[in-house]
Amino acid sequence: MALSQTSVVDTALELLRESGLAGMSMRTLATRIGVQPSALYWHVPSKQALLTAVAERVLAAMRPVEADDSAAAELRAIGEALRAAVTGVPDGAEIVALGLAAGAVNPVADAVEATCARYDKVDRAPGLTTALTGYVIGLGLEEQTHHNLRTADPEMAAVDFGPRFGAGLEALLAGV
Amino acid sequence: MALSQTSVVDTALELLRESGLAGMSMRTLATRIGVQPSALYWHVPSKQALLTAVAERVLAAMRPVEADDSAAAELRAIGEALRAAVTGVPDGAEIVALGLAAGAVNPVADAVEATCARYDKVDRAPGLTTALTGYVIGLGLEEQTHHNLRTADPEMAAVDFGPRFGAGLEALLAGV
DNA sequence: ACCTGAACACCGTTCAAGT
DNA sequence: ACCTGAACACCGTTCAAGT
Repeated sequence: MALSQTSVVDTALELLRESGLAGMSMRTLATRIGVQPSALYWHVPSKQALLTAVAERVLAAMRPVEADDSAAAELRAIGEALRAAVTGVPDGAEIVALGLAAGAVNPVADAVEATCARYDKVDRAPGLTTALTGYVIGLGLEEQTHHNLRTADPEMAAVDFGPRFGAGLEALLAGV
Repeated sequence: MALSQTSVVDTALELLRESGLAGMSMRTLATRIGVQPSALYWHVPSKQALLTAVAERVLAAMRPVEADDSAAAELRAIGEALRAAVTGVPDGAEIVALGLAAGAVNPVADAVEATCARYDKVDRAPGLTTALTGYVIGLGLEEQTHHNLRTADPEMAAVDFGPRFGAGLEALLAGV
């Protein structure tokens, strides 16, 4: 079986799950595949492009959110689904931020629009999409960076970001 | 004048403003100071620690927010002030995320608490701090990553994040 | 078309040795 | 106490050459 763009991304994701971004160099990736590092550049233009493709996979793993009995409940579920996808892979926040910056489609946009349409608030969709996405990526980045610092220095105190995420999400949905 | 921890951070910040994180290696930093790279390690334990110190400077540059005639107006000003500080330096979002993850004090927390106290909503302060900080860092990261991609590839379309930030902030403050 | 081999121009960090 | 010199163990990427 010949090497392909898809299989390179597969292996990259595999390596990412095992050891995060730090363990996912073009060289370790090549070694895992059993090829010279330079061979990768036949299938992928750059590491950045590779990471963008990985980001698209991570975003595609976001589970769809079904209708609920309030707009807030649906938006909360969307935020939680994005968080699950992003924190489901080491350094997911950083990678997804790169992907979105590179122009990857944000599944949150469609989900939020569907919800807003159901509750007659279509005009609020863009702002809510930006708020929700930015919040999940931002807190996810802090959390995963904290995790990386902690594995480098076990003296560091652990922090549970779960409750903080929940409280921040409630605040975002409640407004002021 | 002998080298010091403070002067190393000064020069690091200077280099950061000129060329971002990509241009701020321990080697370029040493060259700028006129010393061998290894000399830096007498004044700073690691690059990570150096970046954390830089993050503290960036956060300290956040201008204080004065009392206004509504809680929403004050919180909006706090979000805008954090954004100004973070996007005021290249790759500021990434650096500040590292700093916060490392335990840097978040000036937003005090500001939000003061506002909430003024409007009898002290219990809402933690959630609002998390939401506001996460949102500003998350969108800032996307924006600055987009900027970096664009300087690497001038074919890429420009995106104005200003209005998007405003809309997201309004959505966050308005709730649903 | 697809891959190897070898190189280019970098990294962060350590550590003996100098002053 | 503070810095140099030299090395260690890495990076991403390019490109001629092979098949």
